[in-house]
Amino acid sequence: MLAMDGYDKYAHEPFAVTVDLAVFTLREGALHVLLVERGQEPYAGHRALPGGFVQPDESAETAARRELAEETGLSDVSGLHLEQLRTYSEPGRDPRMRVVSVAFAALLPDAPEAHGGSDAARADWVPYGTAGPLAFDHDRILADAHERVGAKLEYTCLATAFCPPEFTLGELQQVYEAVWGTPVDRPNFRRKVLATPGFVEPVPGAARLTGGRGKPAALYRAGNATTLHPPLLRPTPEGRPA
Amino acid sequence: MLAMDGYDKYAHEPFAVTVDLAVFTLREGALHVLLVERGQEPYAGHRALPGGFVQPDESAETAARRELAEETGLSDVSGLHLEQLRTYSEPGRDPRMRVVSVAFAALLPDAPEAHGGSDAARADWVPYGTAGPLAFDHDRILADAHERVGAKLEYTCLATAFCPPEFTLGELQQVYEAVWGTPVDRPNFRRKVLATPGFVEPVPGAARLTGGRGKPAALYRAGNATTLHPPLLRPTPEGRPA
DNA sequence: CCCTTTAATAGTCAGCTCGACTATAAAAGG
DNA sequence: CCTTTTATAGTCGAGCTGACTATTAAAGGG
Repeated sequence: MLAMDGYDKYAHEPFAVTVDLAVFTLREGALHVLLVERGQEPYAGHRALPGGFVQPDESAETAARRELAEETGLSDVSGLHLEQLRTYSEPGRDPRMRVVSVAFAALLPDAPEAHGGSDAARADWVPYGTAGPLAFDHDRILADAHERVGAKLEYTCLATAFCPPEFTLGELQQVYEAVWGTPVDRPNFRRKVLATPGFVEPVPGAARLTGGRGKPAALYRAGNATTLHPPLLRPTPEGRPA
Repeated sequence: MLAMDGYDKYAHEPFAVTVDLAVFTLREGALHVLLVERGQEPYAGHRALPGGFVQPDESAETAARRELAEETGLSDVSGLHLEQLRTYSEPGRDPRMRVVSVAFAALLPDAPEAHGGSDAARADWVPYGTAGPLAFDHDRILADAHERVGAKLEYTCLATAFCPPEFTLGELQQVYEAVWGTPVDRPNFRRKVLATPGFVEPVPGAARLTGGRGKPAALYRAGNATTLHPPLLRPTPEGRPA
């Protein structure tokens, strides 16, 4: 607290503060991440997480949401789930200068082809796990984000953030399977979801949706519950969970 | 990513980056927090979380551990649990300048009277909840830290970080009760702890500790497990968990 | 020296949840 | 019409949990 009491005493180079975004969505049942391609050194030609500098009048959260709108091309990102992950501040993480980056995870229901509009942001949806090594420490950030999202599916109702306003239980189950990378037993899944008050609520108009062959599925909307008690644990292949 | 590709193009004031620490310990069964008293404006006379600037060659984690050592007066803080909470970056959070603060939570087993050694750091252990309004946004940070620690007790073996190397199950239970603020059923608690492989392991020398009246309790050490599956949920007074 | 108090440890029992299934219903396609 | 496909319904036993009761081993006071 010495330094805190005497601001004029400290002598150090300033920090640049950025936000980095791990934006996830589901496309055809597979988890995808939004990545940009770097045109300049360092890491020219590598992919990277979208992000940018925090402006003087912004909080990191505000900057993250602004970047999210810019990179996805979506006009309204106000309802999207955006969550601070953690801050990466290793001295050598950017070879050019001292950059402290606040990382966020975001979830999108549908996947519009990115790099929308006129700005030069070139972002693409890439299936999770298929992008080569990313620039800077972005592999680590992305892995942390994936782990966080997977964990939050267990004890929150976050999964509906991946779904359109109306969805079937099968689609909701696909969210879990895509993020966790493991199959989920269908009858047990619907029992758990339907037994949790406020997780989903049926669309009353006896609505149903069809796109494939089988029996049409009932439609549901996201409820107002946020947490899951008890949690919906992902299957562990055996032994101690990580 | 525009700005990321052209560092020389950005023009903005630099940010100061600090760490703030919410350091918890148990004293006589009650949860305490380490707080410093501010001598200068703003918030002169208010208490605040210990913290300080991140130096140019440090990561936030390194800075946090350095501050932890300085403020507690402990010579060895390498084994202590230190965990990044989140980053607070609202533009107006410090009236003097633009400060982005990375918050950490730390857990101490015993509670040496702080402000040790010769340095001017004056830190005191204050029972949690009894300190008036804190400086800056530190009330919010402290509340977030408390919530995080309480949540992690549910699904990790973190509670042993509050205990000395050897402890009784009663002491371990006190950790849960102090952090959660609710009583815990003793037989059920020990059944759960003992049934979780790797949570605690008995000290083989039939050791026992006594300080009070009743039957002496067996001593245990922390095991090597880190997570709790299934979790040890804190009692909910009824209804939806927050 | 006994008896009360205090705290640790052991054990019981019903209810709930979960994983692993099997069975039925309702559509599409040939 | 029959097969395939997918949604939905139901069954059964194991395991965990919450709410208890009982026993054991010490300290302290009369």
